[in-house]
Amino acid sequence: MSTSEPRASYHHGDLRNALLDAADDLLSEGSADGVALRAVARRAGVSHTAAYNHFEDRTDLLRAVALRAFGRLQTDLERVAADGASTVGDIAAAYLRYATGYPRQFTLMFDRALCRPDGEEDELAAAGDAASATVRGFVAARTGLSGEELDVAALALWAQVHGLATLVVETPALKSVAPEAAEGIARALSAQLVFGRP
Amino acid sequence: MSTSEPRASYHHGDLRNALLDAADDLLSEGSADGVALRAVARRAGVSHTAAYNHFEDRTDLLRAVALRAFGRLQTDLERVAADGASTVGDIAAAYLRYATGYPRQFTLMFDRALCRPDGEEDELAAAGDAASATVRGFVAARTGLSGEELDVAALALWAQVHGLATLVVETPALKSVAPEAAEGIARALSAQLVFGRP
DNA sequence: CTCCAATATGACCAGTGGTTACTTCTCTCG
DNA sequence: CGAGAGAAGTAACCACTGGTCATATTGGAG
Repeated sequence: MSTSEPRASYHHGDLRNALLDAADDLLSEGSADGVALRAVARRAGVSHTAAYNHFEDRTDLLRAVALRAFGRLQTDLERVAADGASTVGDIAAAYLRYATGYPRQFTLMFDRALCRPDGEEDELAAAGDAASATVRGFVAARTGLSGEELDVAALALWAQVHGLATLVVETPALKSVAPEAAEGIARALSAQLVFGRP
Repeated sequence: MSTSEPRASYHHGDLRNALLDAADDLLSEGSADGVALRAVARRAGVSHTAAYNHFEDRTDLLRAVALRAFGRLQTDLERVAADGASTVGDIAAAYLRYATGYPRQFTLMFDRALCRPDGEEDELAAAGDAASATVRGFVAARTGLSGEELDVAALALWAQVHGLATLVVETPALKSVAPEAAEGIARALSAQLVFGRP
């Protein structure tokens, strides 16, 4: 995925994507704060100032990486939702699979520091809303709930699955569970949810 | 909480705690990566190298801050657990209250980067286990479950509450909910849990 | 009272995010 | 076709960070 041949011409051609790829690779390889803007540029075979032609900021770069990652999660979730036979356990498992498959990207996606300040329109927030809406639609289709009952049920599911994912990804106690096991746990946990008011 | 009088003597007396206080303050004031070791030392009125007499590392310092924060959460949870009349909703609300009250400390507590590498004994992991055990004991006492059923039920609750907390603290979509509202949501969500196999 | 170990210091290093002034190229338009 | 404007690159510089080293200060044990 990373292109490292020394390019022939002065101009790169598609530096923006090359930088995103490089950042993604570095993220997969090492720690999140190892993704230095300069290291990314170096890996793309370019001086670090070149990056500023495509991103405002290091934060802006990371935000773009997170956005891409959100897109991948979104398509995963939508694939599950599109299958009419899929269950709540299935979507929970898909979420977990993504988180354990791309742990650093997952944490990056929910890094508060990447949000745009103040009330500016935030692509990351929009991506989060889209994912949330997918889960919500899924719950609506399977349970027939609507209105506030649906809100509570969908948030209950999302929170549980997201919580399990972050615990598995971040916490030593749960970090050792194998990815497949994590999916199984996700199914078991979501089975503990009852949708609709008790 | 932060002591800033220029000290009279060469030796500080209780620099370790002063550094922890300073770091905690900086954490409360600004972004997490603004907690530079040098900035902490500066605030404590000491040269940055002095900090290395009390902490191995910047990571070690942050780990100690996180450990302290874990201790506070633990006492909060235990207070709730000690009250025999408290419900699952109560402990969920307490967890949420802590997370919204000390958001940056909360994220720091679950920062993977702070874990000791490899299989070294990790105080942070132990603190996490202690919190988890408290929740587990709480669920056992209220539901009478045990064994694997208890494991699943306790993890279901913890994951849900933890997930809601991280979403509220990190996600733009939910960041705007007022802390009190968040506690209410926590109660509503935990009411969607049924303990024991369906 | 003396000496030692703990504690604090300043000088230094490599690496980072970011800005500025400058160069190189591509591509549009007369 | 062949300027020349503007996009896309570069190198030099800044303030800052984490970290190490040799050195200075000091409280307290003997």
